[in-house]
Amino acid sequence: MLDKNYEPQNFEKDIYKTWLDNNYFTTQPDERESYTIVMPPPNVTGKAHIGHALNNTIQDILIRTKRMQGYNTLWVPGTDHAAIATEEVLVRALKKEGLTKEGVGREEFLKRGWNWYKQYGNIICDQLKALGISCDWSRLAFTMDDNLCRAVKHVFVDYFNRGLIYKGTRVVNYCPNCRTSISDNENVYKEQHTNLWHIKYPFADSSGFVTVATTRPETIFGDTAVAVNPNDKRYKDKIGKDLILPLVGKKIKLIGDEYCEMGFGTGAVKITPAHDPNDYNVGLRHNLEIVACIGDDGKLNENAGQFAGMDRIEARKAIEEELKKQGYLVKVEKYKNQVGTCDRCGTITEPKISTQWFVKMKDLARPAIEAVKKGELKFYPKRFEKGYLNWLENIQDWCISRQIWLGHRIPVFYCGDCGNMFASEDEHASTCPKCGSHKIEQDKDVLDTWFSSALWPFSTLGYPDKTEDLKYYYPTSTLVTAQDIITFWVSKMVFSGIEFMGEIPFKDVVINGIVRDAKGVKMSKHLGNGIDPLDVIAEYGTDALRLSLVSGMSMGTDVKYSTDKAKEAKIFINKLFNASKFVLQNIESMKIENLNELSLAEKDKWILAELDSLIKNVTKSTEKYALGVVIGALQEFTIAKFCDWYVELAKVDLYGENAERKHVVQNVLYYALDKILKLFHPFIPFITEKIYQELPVHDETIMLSAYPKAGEVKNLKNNFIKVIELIKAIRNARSEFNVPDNKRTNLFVLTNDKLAEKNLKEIAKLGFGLDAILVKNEKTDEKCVKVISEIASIFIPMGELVDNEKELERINKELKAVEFEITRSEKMLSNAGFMAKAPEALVSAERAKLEKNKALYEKLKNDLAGMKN
RNA sequence: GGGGGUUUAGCUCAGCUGGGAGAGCAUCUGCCUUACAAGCAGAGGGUCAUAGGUUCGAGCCCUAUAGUCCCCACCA
Repeated sequence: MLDKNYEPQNFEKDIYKTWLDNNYFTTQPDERESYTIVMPPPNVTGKAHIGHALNNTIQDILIRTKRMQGYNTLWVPGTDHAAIATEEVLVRALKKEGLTKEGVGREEFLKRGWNWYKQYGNIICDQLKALGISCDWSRLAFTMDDNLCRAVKHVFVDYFNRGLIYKGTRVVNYCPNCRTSISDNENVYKEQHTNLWHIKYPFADSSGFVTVATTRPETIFGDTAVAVNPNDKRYKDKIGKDLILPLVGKKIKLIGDEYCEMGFGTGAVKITPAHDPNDYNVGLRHNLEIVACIGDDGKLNENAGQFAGMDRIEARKAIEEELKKQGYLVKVEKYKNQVGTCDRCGTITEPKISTQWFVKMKDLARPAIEAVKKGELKFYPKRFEKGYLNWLENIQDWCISRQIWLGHRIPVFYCGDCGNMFASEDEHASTCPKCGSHKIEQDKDVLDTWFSSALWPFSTLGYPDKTEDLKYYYPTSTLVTAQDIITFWVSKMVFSGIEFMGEIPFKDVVINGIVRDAKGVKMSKHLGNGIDPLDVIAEYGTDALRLSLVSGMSMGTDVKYSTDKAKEAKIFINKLFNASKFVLQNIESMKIENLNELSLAEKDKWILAELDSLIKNVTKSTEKYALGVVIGALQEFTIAKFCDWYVELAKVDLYGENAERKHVVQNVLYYALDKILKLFHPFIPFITEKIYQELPVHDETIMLSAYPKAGEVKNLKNNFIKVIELIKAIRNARSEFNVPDNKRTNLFVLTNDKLAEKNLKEIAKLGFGLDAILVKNEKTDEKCVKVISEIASIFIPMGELVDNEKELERINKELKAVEFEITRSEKMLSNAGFMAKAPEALVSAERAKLEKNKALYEKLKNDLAGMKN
């Protein structure tokens, strides 16, 4: 028996445990067609936020649907080692103990790293489990697992030996706080209010000066030239002359380079090759000296003379003072610009010259571009293809080295004797393949975490071994992720998959929106506007959380979320719960039969036909990942069709004397409820399982039951909608005369239509009547309100409530409306363009409408004539 | 600077190959009718941002404009 009230907290956890205990989520290759998803791995030490809830709910809906549809479904869960974030946490922990990472050494540090992962790892998995997701936990993967490490090394060595990985000097973004280089993606630009310092650079021959403007006066100590545009008349003939670098006193050249825009600023720009990527390129062109003046700690170095040791930003004020004192400062103006900051800690990053490892991207990107252009790889919605393509078409080489300790260490070794550099999958490589020396040292850097996540769709299935799993499950089917990592991650998986598996890693990429707060602001720890999914679950239940996240959702569009939505979702689930309770109470001890063998009434056919079209709609929309549409259709059917109409109509027979009718209606109720539960299961798995277990006949679990198919019950053509229209007309009339719902009278029905005759009890019950009585003639012995519909005229005796004037007005209003409809139809049908070009179905539907309205018009007209007499 | 989203009822949003403007919440009216008052029945409320265009027909397609949000690149 179901409880009296819907209280999800009472059963959700138990049901999940049952599913786990029965291994319903685990799978092995077999003869069925596969449907596979790999989960975007959350950070192992992270906390599940509402975005994870949305992302995983969508994946679970897809997996559960496909599982019920008979596919062999695999959903691989996993976590990411998030090296930089974790390293930061560890370093902070060490600091508390008065230690440093250099102090304890690399080996000890890594040991602490693993302990950390062991202790705090997979907390997030437990949180995800609360979402009810049906991934195969027995395959839980971690980007630092032995096998994934092997995959990383294998891929690296392969790239290396083919010359696709190289060591190069570049200006990269460096975070002085995290003490590592970061990728362009991790370098986020933020607006800052700062100053523009105008500084005089005098010519060495005392023939005047050039004024440059800069936002970073602290880099003056690294200046090795000043550039002007070669076409700039003001400076044209001065190019090549020497300038005196203020505060330093050394000579630097005035050079001409197109990089300097003529109309911008003062028309002259100082060149600091060591601390600016553009300046570095200018430096290469002009063979300039490279002088670094900012150290890895973000402090000015010995080249900054008296300012050495000061923080680069804090030094600005002092430098300004000194420039002023020495007469070099022209002016300081307020200035607004964008400055790069570290995505992780917010520190202003410094462009820094350094030696890093890179992957050559041009050739790898090409097939990843082709895959989308040929339509093998599809984005949902399609518009996200553009960003993906644009990024790959303008691809830069990928900087994969990071100056931290945690993570996949670069498998490159250096020979201390012959200087040979080689890559090896053997992490204990001890012999130089060139000279046989044992003086081997491994590269100090580790790989960008995206390097390992790029292999995720196949490394989690056993790569580099050629496993059965890989053969069966790869390529996977659908990837569900957020748009902000399309370039970081999706593109990298695509080219990696093509490169190492020979096939794209997934066919469909579904982009889910970002969850924002009620005001549309992105949720963040910093702002404290985040909603903890676990809190929502505690208050409203997992099903309500899931339903609220995807209802009304349109793929790729951000969702504004507040707990009001969970409240609404819970109210709906409560409705479903109550309707189910009603059905269950009324089908006890019934005999279940095939509906095709029963004699179905019009109303039975009507609800079954509606159910059929619902199934078609839901199946089609799920294929297109339009989950918000699916929810809408399911809820509309459940409330507006099943509960509001069929359940009420069914009561006529459930409480009536006709045993055969009762039997049929019971079977229809059971059949419809069974289908509703199954269609809803992927979205709200717990309550549907709970109710399903109460059905008189059911499988072991709804999870593994067959997904509904349209067309099971034949011959569902019916006209019951006309009865519904009649009942609605009765309700309208009552309402217009302000008849309270509890005031009931008999309804007198004048009709020659079998449909109306057969549904008298239904008309009475739903039309707030005591009874519906057939009459042969117009009812004239009592004051009545007359309701005219296509299949019948209804007389509602209302005595003193009837107001002739008002009644006349009402019928006239109706007449006008019908008249309008007739004119409209006639206009359309006499439009030559419409008749020639509109589809046939539309034209004939319009004709039918016209006929129907004409008949109705006549009836109303007669009625009006009668009343006036 | 380049690209994209979005603009529909008071609020949050659907409206997926162009064929009579929808839902939920909120508001108003009536009702505790034996599944549900977390409910039921009824109602009001929209120049579908603006201006053009294509079409027999436009919320939907095209062009411009405006508001708003985001992404990419980054200029001293």
